[in-house]
Amino acid sequence: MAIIVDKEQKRRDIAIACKDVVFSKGLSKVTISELAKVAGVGKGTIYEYFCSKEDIVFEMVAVMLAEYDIEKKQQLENTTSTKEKIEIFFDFFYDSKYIEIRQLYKEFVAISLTNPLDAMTDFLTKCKDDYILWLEDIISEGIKNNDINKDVKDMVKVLFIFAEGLFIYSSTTNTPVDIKKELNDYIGLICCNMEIKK
Amino acid sequence: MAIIVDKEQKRRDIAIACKDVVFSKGLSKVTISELAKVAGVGKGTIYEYFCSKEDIVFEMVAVMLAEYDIEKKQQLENTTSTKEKIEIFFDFFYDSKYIEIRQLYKEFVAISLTNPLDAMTDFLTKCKDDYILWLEDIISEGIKNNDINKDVKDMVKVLFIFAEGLFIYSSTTNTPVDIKKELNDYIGLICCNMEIKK
Amino acid sequence: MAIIVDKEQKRRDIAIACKDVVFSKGLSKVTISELAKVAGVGKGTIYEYFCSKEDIVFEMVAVMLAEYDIEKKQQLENTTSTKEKIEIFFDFFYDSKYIEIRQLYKEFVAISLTNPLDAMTDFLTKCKDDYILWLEDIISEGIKNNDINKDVKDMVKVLFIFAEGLFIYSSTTNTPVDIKKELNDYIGLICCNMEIKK
Amino acid sequence: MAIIVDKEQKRRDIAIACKDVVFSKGLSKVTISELAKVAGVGKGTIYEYFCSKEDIVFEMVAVMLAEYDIEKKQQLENTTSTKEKIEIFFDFFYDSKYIEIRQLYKEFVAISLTNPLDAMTDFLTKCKDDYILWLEDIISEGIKNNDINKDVKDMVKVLFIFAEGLFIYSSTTNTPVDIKKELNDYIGLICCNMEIKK
DNA sequence: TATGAATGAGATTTCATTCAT
DNA sequence: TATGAATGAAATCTCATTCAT
Repeated sequence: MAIIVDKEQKRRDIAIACKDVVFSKGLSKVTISELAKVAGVGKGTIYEYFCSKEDIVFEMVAVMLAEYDIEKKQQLENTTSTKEKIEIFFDFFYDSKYIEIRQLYKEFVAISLTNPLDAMTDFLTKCKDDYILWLEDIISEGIKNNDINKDVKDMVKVLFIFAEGLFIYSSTTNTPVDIKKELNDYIGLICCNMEIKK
Repeated sequence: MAIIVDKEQKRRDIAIACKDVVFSKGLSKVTISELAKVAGVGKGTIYEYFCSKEDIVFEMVAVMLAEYDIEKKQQLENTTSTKEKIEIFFDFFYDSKYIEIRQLYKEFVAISLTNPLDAMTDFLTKCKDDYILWLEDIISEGIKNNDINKDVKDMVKVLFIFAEGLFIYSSTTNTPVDIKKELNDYIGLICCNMEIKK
Repeated sequence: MAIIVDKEQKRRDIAIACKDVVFSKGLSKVTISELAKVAGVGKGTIYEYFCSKEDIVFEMVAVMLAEYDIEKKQQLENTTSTKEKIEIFFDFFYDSKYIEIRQLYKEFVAISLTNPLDAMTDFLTKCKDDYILWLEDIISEGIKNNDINKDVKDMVKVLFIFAEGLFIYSSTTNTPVDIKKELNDYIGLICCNMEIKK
Repeated sequence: MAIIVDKEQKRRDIAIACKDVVFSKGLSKVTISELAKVAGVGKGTIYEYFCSKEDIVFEMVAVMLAEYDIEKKQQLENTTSTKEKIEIFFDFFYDSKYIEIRQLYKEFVAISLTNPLDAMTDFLTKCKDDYILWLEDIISEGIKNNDINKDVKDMVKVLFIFAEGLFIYSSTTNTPVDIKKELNDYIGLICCNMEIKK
């Protein structure tokens, strides 16, 4: 009988295998042949599971964000302080342990800006909407716990977008940016205005 | 008799000639052959003036931002209201008259994120630093005129980065974003907090 | 209980199932996947019964020629006129009812000219030798019945080869060839020279 | 200024350079990369001048037949005997010096039978029509010189087609065929019937 | 024995970049 | 300086054939 293959899983496996080389060389310096080799599959197999090189980045980002999400959820569950939760939430943009995913995310944003697949834009939209919901939960809870003034609720999306702006800004200029500090200042400022309880 | 060619000018001319097709099709869908044709020069000539396809985008953005700067400076000179000045400053990110340059700017950001030339990053850094200085001038003057509370000074860069974040966010998701409204709300919020004088 | 499969029969069945699509699209435009589908078997199964795509054409031609042979033998048995027999013999090359087999035969000849399997060449040789024997029988009988002058015996192979030449010629040029007429003229000419009795 | 290239000539040059390897390995065993290498050009260049591997064979055959034609014309001019002329005319099909071109011609016929380009069929048609005209000239002259009975005129095409039939027959069967002898016998027979003068 | 996923060779295409003129 | 033919690397695509199950 024929081999039954979990197409979704195999797509994931290939993407995971490709991560390192894309991270270290950059997408445009990596060839499909190379990706096939590091994934231990044939070139034809790559095109069975991906429609283009960009599609591989898509899957890589999807896989890594899924992992990231699980990690974040656990961290957030083990944290009670609203401020800490917010910091955990935003460490994607500066923590050194996420260098790889940030690198891939940059490739992903570049593709999204110029040659997006519909599925990519849909995915990215959903991710960001979800993250904003997360952040709203954190803030809501903070408000419920009287850590944060209820006026802040409207600032959630703004906060998220600012974080991403910081990331892009620091990634496209020579200007040195300490994203963590900037974010903390920003949050602090807002929190101050918003009367976070000491 | 040898024709004397102003290299800088010709580089500009070619870039300007290429603008429309890059705008309408996107850089990756346009070939050098096509660019050479619309610029009315040979393919080889392109490489006399540009080191790569990306370099053409660089020049295009440089030319358009230079024009944009002149336009903005005039507009700002003809405006006294601090709030209006801020709005004029940020209309790059939403005014329909700047659709083209925003489109090109997206290409430029995509290149900057993945395969930047040093000259591009330097240029982009300088541009943004300049714009932030502009904005600081606007804010400073607003403070001097007692339109704005002096605490806001530290918020200048933050404002700029938020604006860019909004732009990237709206460019990479399906989420409809009314950038103008968002910016105005944000500015309003800050101004409110910052006690902009009515 | 294990299913007992007659390998020879299954090979034939698959080939027969593939006939139509090869006829209508041409071998090189048909994929093994497609052949497997129309034959209602898996791609791997094809290779249980055939050593290559070409081998399928081989079987198809073998099956069709076997059917053709039976048909011809019956027709020849029901005919007494030598001239008619000769016409029946050659109608392979022009009768519209044999369009399909001629189409396949072209594929077969193309393979034989460039990448023949030994078995194919052996088969083709045997077929042609047999056909020439048939024709010799027809002619011999014609001679015995005093329909044909005995000198013609040496012309048998020539006649056959001329017929095939006509077929290839008409298949590879735009020149319109009425094969039936040409053959009849030729036979007539020879018969005339050869004093076919009226 | 740009290099001016004689496209027709370059197409010819590439085809000529590819001749040997196609002859020795057979078309299907040769890759485009290999052909590019032996022609000393890039793969991209191949596709500048040819639409497919088959198209290269087309040009190769065209070039070789052009050369062959010149050679034949010279030989025929230097010959007065009608019989010799006929022999010269047909030596394409058996003379050992034409092994290569016959090999290529086989590839060409195989393509013509299954996947012809219109240009190929047109070319082949024109070639054969021309050859038949040549042969008619030879025969006509033979008739004028009273070497050949005037009735033979109608046999010209038949003669040509028989020759090609012989070639295909001998190329697709194991049956050993001495094409030269067969042709001579055939011509002799016809000449005998046609009262070639001794 | 039957299968279709996997393979990988190779055709085809694309095109940024180079370079001879 | 200007040019476009040539290049060749790599993407994309196709698919006959293999092979693990």
